[in-house]
Amino acid sequence: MKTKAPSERLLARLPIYLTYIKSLPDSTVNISATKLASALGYGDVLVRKDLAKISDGGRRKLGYVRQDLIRDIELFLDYNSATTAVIVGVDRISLSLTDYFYLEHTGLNLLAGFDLSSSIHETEKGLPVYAIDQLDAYCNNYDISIGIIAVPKARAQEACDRLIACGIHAIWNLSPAHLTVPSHVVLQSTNWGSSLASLRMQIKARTQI
Amino acid sequence: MKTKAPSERLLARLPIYLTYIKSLPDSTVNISATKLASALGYGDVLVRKDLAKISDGGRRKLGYVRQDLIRDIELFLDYNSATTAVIVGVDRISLSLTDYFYLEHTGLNLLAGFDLSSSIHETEKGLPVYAIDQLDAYCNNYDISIGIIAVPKARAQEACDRLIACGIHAIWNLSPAHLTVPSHVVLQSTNWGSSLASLRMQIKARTQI
DNA sequence: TAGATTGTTAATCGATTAACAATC
DNA sequence: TAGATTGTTAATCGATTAACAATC
Repeated sequence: MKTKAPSERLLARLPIYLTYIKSLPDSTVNISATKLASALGYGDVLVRKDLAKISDGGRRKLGYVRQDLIRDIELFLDYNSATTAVIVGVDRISLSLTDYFYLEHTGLNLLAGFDLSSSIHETEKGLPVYAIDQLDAYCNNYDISIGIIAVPKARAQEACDRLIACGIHAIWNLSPAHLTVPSHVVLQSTNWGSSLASLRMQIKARTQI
Repeated sequence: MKTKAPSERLLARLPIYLTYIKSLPDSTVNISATKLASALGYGDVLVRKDLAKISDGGRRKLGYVRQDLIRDIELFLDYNSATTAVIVGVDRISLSLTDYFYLEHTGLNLLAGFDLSSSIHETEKGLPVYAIDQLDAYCNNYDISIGIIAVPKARAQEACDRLIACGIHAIWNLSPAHLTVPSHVVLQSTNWGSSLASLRMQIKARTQI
């Protein structure tokens, strides 16, 4: 018996649902697929089908129990079982990212940061930061599944190669560089340009009406 | 005569193509849709159709002229006509973002940053930073089309309302908060959770084989 | 010529939406 | 009951892929 892998689209929507549902006032007990859909600008049947995939159903007339739905989405997205990660490049974006991981519980367990610093120190959020030379030794002691890249464009490929050389099989690329990885490694790149392009087209469409 | 609006998907792919094409060594004169596709993991017909939409064609046997293709994609994405923007929240992510805008020429003209600072200063990249009180006056003097939100979650809605009150009609939300905007305002939110969920599912799929 | 490529038309696939029955 | 909702089946739509002709 194999469950079909969830679609990329569904995986993108679920965290958005989650953010919205969590943003509701604490007094909210129930949330219907219909309301969720209209708040986020999706079709109601789409949301209903999505929710059907990840939970065991709501109550007619009432909708879903908010806390149960949060739990079910988090369960589906594996937010409860931690995935270990290290980040290369500790400044700016990575700090803001650690904020995010500490505040939202996404199941990402960020263990350490590595950068050009010569001495071990800690960020305000308690993330230990080591010199990049120590990456290899560190990865031998801990089982790391995701390597996050947050260095400037020019050094991104080098950082990527280094992480892979340490035995890491999954790269999350937050730099604006194009990266090449061997076929046994999973790569997910974020691209600000895509999001911006979409926004600008929406603006253009509005002003042309 | 109205040209149909480009699809969301196409808009997401074009910046990815661009990043890759630009990353090629300077000596590369031609690039074929076929090679572009296999380098990025897309189907070749898909890429060929995309390119057909934004350029006036390649040469059989040779493919596209690299520089022409870069120019055509940038033209299509309006990277040449500047869109003005201000950013609320100047730290971490915003600094890394300004790096991005200065290095890549995406057509976003980031004019100023606003935060809680009491005195006017400049970032290392030359972005002037003002106290948040001055936002309103600033927007009266300059025509700003995009307001970028890079403040912590708890203050994101407030920042958003403030930008809208200043007459800005487009919001780019880089915070992990859910935002509500009136219907005349365009909102684009980025969600790290979506990208991370996708990566984790890929890892899961790999390890289960 | 042979091979690599473009570009187009038709087929497929998957995601979204419409319609509607069920029910609390 | 009436209305708001879930959940399902069928229809539609759009995006991707397959097949193939054209050509440098």
